[in-house]
Amino acid sequence: MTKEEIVKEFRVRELLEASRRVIGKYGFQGATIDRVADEAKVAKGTVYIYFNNKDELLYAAVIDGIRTMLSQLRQVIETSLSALERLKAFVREQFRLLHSNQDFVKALLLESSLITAPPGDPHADELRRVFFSYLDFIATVLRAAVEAGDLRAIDPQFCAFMLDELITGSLRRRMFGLTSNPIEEDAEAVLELFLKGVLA
Amino acid sequence: MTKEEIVKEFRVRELLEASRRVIGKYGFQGATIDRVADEAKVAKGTVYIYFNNKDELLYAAVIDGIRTMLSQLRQVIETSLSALERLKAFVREQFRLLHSNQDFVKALLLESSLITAPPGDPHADELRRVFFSYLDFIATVLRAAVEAGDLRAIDPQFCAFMLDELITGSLRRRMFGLTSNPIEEDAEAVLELFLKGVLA
Amino acid sequence: MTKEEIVKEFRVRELLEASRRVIGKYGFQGATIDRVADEAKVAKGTVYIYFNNKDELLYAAVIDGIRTMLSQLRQVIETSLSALERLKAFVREQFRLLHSNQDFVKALLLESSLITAPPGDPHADELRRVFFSYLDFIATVLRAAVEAGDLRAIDPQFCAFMLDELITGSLRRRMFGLTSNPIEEDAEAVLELFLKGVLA
Amino acid sequence: MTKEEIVKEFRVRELLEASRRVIGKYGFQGATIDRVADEAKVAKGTVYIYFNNKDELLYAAVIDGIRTMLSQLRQVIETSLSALERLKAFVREQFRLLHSNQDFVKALLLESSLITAPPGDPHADELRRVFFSYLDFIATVLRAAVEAGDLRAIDPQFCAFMLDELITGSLRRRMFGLTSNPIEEDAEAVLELFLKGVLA
DNA sequence: GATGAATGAGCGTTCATTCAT
DNA sequence: AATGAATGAACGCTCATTCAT
Repeated sequence: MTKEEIVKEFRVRELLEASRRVIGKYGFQGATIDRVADEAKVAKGTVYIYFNNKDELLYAAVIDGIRTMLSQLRQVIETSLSALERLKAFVREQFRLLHSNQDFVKALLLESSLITAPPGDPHADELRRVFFSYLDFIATVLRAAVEAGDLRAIDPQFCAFMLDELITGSLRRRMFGLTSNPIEEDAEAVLELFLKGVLA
Repeated sequence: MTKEEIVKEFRVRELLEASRRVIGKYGFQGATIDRVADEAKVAKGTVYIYFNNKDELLYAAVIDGIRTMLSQLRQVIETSLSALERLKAFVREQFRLLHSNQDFVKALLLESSLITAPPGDPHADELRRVFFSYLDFIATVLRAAVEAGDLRAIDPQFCAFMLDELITGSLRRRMFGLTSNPIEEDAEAVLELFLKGVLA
Repeated sequence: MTKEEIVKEFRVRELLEASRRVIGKYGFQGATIDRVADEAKVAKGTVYIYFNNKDELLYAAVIDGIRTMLSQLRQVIETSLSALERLKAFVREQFRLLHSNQDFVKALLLESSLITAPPGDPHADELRRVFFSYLDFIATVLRAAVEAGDLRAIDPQFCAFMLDELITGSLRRRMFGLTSNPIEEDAEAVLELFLKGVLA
Repeated sequence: MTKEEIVKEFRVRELLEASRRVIGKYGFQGATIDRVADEAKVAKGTVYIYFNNKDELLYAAVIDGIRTMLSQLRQVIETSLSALERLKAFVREQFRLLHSNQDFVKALLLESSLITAPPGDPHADELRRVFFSYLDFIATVLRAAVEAGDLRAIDPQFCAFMLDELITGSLRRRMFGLTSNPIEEDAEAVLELFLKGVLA
């Protein structure tokens, strides 16, 4: 890797991180090029050397952010536990991760619009791909647990999505001020609901 | 009601509906006064005869949209069924309602940010109130079912929120193109997951 | 005079008075057709039945206001006093008049721009004519005093203008908060300065 | 001073001068950002690089314009003449100065409203401060002349204001087309009136 | 490559004026 | 004649994007 490439990579990472901090502070709406450049301690024009336009920058920042969280997730989970235990570990870890990336995730949860740009838009497509790989990750764990006989014969894809919704949903609930429990309790509550349902 | 009042109400409704169509097409961010005026086939200035500013218009459009759906919900559900049956009816009906309001609901689902505007903002507060009354509606049904012995001793508030997340979540899933089942099947799948969980 | 003419005259006067009240409350800038119509308890469109446009209305209001004050002035002054006494009476009366028409006059003093619209503009021309007739009024008194030997051989036109400036100037001074004396004292101070100058 | 600072100062001056030209042409009311930008041959957005908003720009233009005239005044006057001679020199110089800044001063004379914005507004407060420092300047000369025994025991503050009114007043008179004398004659006429009054 | 001044399209909002009723 | 809803030009301001240095 040439010296220029190293500088370039450094700048890109810097800009992506700055973008996420800005998104965390001001939301997607408030994420202006000016603020990102400021946060990255770079001139406004510099941003356009590394990214073609604002959209590209913000999508990249989001995708990169999710990718990073995802790889952290994998590291924690890919142990030699049973599938059911891995599922529980996933939920608990995901709660912690999302909680620790608070501001940025908060913005993500509030403006999922990013995810639904018209299919065909290359940025949105990549974002979807990342999200789907995350879902696959959950689905795989679920499938293993089904095969191990721990879970009923459910649709792993569907349940993976629903599990994610329960997790992010309980974070949204927290944001609305509807609870102030320690997150660990939320994690357990989500797990219990997901595993046992509500029937008597 | 005088003739002027009728015209006024007509225009207001027209503008609210136009707003919802625009929100459906372009999202909240893309909802400009120009577009709403165009959609309502009215001059830009006319909007300001009926609404003090953009915020008021858009919030009114959203709140009115939600209120309408909510009252339709209540009409369908408030029968003499058992609590558990009412719960099932609610889920099925909610799926149908949300599905039929497609574009607008789609935008709503994607930008929960509306709901998290700084508490104190009167519009956001009213929006929250409407949303909470919807949650209460679900929680009440759940509580009744618990008291009837049909459900375990769960936290009705928490489970109401989670049930809503499962419903809206499975619509989001549909938006991602992750399924093309008839919605009725989604409704049943959500119900089953919510009621029985995934454990074997 | 037909009945319609009476109504018309009534409406016109009403609108002129309302305009002056609005100008007094909000200044020229803040004098909108909406506010005038409100103040006159008339619909906005009605204003355009009696006046071709905003400019015409406001000019008419100002001119009429000045004319009224002027005729009040004349009534008080046109007595059988000596020229010098009439001059003093004029200054004292003018102070009282302007002070009692406070808000409207205040606005006039602050935005004399009205008076300097491009010569040729018929409204501005009429306004100037009224103003000049006021100056003539003063100049005539001055000329009489000169002829009576009470004043030096001054230029009556010039001194009339200057006397008016001293009077309105000391009201401006009051508006800046530079004095809070009773106006009567200001009147005497202006008179003394105008009559005797400042030389030892 | 770096090169950028020079350019910046240049632009700022350019914009202030353009503002004054626009004010001169169209009055304060007619001074729009568009016109100033046009006059300065700059895009609308550029104005906002150097000034936070319209108010700031226009106030700065006015205050700067007055300050410049004031410092020119001081330079000319602060000689070793007697107080009375300084007073005369001031009047003559002020006439010349105001006359040479024609259009802008014209606008100023016509819209004293600027000076009466609600106390508390920082811009208006500064403008008032500049104006008051101008009045103080005159008052000081007057006081010295009183102490030197050249003038009667007058109120210097009051007479300073009145003298200013006589000067600006005679320029207003000129604007009305009431005279076409050389300004020098006006200066002498004002001086004579102010010093000796009109009494025989 | 890096800068940041400059641009100008676009936004929300106001308000004089028109016109169908 | 009287109304007031409707219009649309114009304004102040923001911000993504460009480009000369």
